[in-house]
Amino acid sequence: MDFYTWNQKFSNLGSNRNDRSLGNSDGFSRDCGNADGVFTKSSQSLVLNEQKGELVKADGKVIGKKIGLKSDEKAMAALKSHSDAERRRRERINAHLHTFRGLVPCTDKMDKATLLAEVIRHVKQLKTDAKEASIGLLIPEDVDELIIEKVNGGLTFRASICCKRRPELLTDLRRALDALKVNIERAELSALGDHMKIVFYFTRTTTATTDEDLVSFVREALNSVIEKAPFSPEYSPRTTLPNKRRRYSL
DNA sequence: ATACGCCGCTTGCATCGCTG
DNA sequence: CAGCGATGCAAGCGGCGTAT
Repeated sequence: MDFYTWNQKFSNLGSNRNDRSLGNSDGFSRDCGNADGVFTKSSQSLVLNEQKGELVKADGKVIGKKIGLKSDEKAMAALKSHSDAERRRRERINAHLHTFRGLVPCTDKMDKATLLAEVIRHVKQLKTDAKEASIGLLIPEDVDELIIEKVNGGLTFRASICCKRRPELLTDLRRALDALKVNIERAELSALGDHMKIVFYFTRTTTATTDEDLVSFVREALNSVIEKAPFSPEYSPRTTLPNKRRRYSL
């Protein structure tokens, strides 16, 4: 196939692009192509070796898999498909960026990088505001937390746990506390998103240990519950992250 | 006029997920 | 398990607008 044929096909394929890309709407840069079947983009030259039926770089390196002469149209269809897919991907990204502009004030004229920085700043501010507003309320935080303190003039202890929710968490807590022989007087529980906050008040059932020892025992027991590997596969952390992100289709 | 930054486009490569 | 199409990501390029 000569350059003209190749170029004509790309001219047809490129008809749906916006005005800004008209400069190279043939699918190649202006300096590309010659009658010998050499297609160049200023960064590299592609050569169709008709004897071998391979698309190779000008320096002889084979590009990808062997391309059969009869599958030229197939290869171009793949390129077109890929090009369209990339366009749709850019449109998705831009649509979400547009949504960001609607969510964060004064971002109409911002470039994309600045917009993203502004969104980050805005989200951080919202989190700070939410945290301040939730003081005194039982709202789970994003981070794991375990606080044990004396209240009620030292007669009662207050334990506050915040961690990722999992089905067996409450059962594990119950078992851990039963083993410690403490008397639970009151418990409060809340969940937000995938986090859970549990606050309970307990008193000692024996005077055999000091307050410090009791707090230490309770802390150790609760820590073991929080750090326990989840049983359910649904809640299992991934030990190895894939190099590539998982695909999500809407 | 020139430099520079932003943006969209194309394309190579890696990876995923399906199929025979 | 190999082959293949679809997809994600990044690099490189050229066009355009703006500052100097």
